Amino acid sequence: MPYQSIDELQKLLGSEVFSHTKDAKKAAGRALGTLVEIITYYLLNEWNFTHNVAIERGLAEYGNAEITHNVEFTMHPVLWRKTIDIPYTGSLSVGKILAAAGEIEGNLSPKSINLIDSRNIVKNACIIAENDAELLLAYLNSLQNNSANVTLIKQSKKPYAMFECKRVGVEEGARKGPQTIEKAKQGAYVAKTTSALQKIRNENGDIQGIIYENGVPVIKPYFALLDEIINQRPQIPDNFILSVGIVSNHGNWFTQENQNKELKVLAQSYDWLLFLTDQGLAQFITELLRTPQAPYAAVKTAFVNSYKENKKENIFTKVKIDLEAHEALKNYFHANINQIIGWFNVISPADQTVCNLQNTLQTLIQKTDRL
DNA sequence: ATGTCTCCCCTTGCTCCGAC
DNA sequence: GTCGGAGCAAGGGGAGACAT
Repeated sequence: MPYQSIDELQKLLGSEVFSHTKDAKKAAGRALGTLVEIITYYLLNEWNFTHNVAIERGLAEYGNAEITHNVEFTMHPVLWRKTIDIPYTGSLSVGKILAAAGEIEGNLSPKSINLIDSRNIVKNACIIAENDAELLLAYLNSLQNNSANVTLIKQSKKPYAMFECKRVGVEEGARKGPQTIEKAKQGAYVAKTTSALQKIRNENGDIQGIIYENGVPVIKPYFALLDEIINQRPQIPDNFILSVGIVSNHGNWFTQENQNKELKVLAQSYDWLLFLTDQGLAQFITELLRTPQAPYAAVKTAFVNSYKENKKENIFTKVKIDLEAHEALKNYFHANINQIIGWFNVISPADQTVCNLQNTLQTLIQKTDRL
């Protein structure tokens, strides 16, 4: 497909979709950040990991729970699972779901929201109830013949992995993006303060990992210790958090060989840093938002309706999305998954692939689910 | 004079939650 | 159910300090 620079596409979206805003490029950039989040969520969905995912939860700092940080996605142990069919009469409230589900242990306090509302807006990773230690989530599998197929999941509130998505554009008139903006430091701070496995440097400048076990500090080369924890031990340590950063174009960080300061800050802070290429984001925008083929037209409709002048609400986000667009996105990711994996470069760890990350997450799921 | 680095802050937008 | 405010974080822009 013809490749356009993402900066050109951002300006194009600015004139096509955001012309009514005070600052069209800024608004388009803001929307591109949402797209990176959506791409990440539907990639996790295609990998069948979404039953472990919660969205925008406060992640506590390790050993300092009074400070929390909202991160895009966290992955949690699944403690219980049940799939049910519920008669569908135009919307699906928590009350209807819980009534259909029967008795659920745990003294959970229900929320008052809809998994699907009357205008067919569905919520991803929809939290329908919670208690001190657990979340109860509902996932819509399918909706047909006036019947909704829904999976109920009980997750532990304690995550073992987190994902952060970030995008920085190029200032109009500038040739390069800014360096060492606070956003990188903000991401780095969260990545470095939330896990029981902490990073330190030794006198030679090598990154070491330190983790306290029964009050005793264990220090080893970081990536060896990380591999030991994930692949060799039978259990994942309490409060261990694998951090994954997914960043989009910055204007001047092109490849693994050409890192600027900001990318280095991020690369040494996250356990995994993935770079969503301009080509990948451009393909997503072209094939789904600007000139989609018929099966994916609902994605464009949801996007345009979400950003048109005087619109009431956004129905194209990682949490709240038009049902038809949701189904179309699932189908697009399923049909194109091999190509989509190619949208990402692995910046760190060195010599790793996206499939290795998928395998790592799968291993964590197998070791932490309690089914 | 020009460009780079950094900090500060703006507008926009999302989610949650309580009042009505 | 809806509305609006609080809290937070996104992308972006302005401007001062400094280097070249």
